Amino acid sequence: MLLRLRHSLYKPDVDSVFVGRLLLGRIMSALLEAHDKALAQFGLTSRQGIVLMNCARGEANTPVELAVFNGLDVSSMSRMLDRLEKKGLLRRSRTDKDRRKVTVQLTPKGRALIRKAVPVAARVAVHAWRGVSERERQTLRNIVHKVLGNLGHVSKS
Amino acid sequence: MLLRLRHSLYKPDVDSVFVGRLLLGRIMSALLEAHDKALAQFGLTSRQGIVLMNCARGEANTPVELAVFNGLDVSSMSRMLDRLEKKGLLRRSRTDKDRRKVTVQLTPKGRALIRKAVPVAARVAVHAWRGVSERERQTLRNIVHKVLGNLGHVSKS
DNA sequence: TCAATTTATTTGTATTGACAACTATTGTCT
DNA sequence: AGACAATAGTTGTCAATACAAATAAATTGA
Repeated sequence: MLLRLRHSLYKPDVDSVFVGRLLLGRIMSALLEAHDKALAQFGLTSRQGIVLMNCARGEANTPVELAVFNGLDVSSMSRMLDRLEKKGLLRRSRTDKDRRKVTVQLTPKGRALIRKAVPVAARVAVHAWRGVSERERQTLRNIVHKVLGNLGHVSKS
Repeated sequence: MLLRLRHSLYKPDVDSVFVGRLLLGRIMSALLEAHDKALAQFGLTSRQGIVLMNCARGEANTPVELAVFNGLDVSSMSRMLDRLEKKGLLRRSRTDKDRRKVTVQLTPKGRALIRKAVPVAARVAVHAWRGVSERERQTLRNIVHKVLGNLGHVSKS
């Protein structure tokens, strides 16, 4: 038990779910912090790195696709793209087929940067998850699947 | 596998750790969103509710203690207390023994609000984690412990 | 055809968070 | 006592996020 709660106004099982969220918050911010520190040498945050990587890999190339891929609101992604475009790492352009859509493309500068940044981030990630067995990772995926299901979030496959 | 990555510039095991962070981000924001929606009727966000609950339970009663308890920077907690104080839910006062310290105390209004809000939040939390077995929860705690350890974060017991 | 709806994106506003710099107070060491 | 370090807290600045409202373009249906 990572946290001991002293005065329990509520039942232990209720405490345990609150602790669950605390645990998730801790691990999330620890992972983000580690990646942020590693990518600072490139002038990137970890979230910016992920978006650039999505573009480089062709996983998504419009604001909506990028937002869905990362589970964010489109407006948040729009601001993220503002920041990355301002740094000269990507370009937005209206598509001709459907003039509602915006196509996001890395600039040469963005491509060069992400080629250097991804291996660094990958090393951090591998190190962070070292010692976590495949069985444990599968359990984590199952937990996430169940909780998202309970909250009405459909998770793709 | 919740996400299928198409063009893999990197090895599968590296992908899996990136996906791990995506999963954690999804479940975190889903939990926060559910609690935010449930507490909106009280004019509270889920994070504000947690801080009020910490105070009500006596788990922490200075900015530093509250920040440590929630794994946040003290400056973030200071702003959080600004917002809660502005709403009239708590009061800050310098302590006499050590005039560097600030004591945080709920107002009657804050106490009344949190008494109504906590059962609602607890129901949401129990619902969110329904179907996750004690064994799975223990595995989650183990994973968090390992990852925090890998990243050099000492976790209390 | 054309009005209503849906889709894609941006912008306004607010919350949350980190880091750095600052003030104020307390503790330590010589 | 006095200098220096450690502790507690706030404030400035910026990134990241959500929600609501607005705009513009495409689709649908009568």
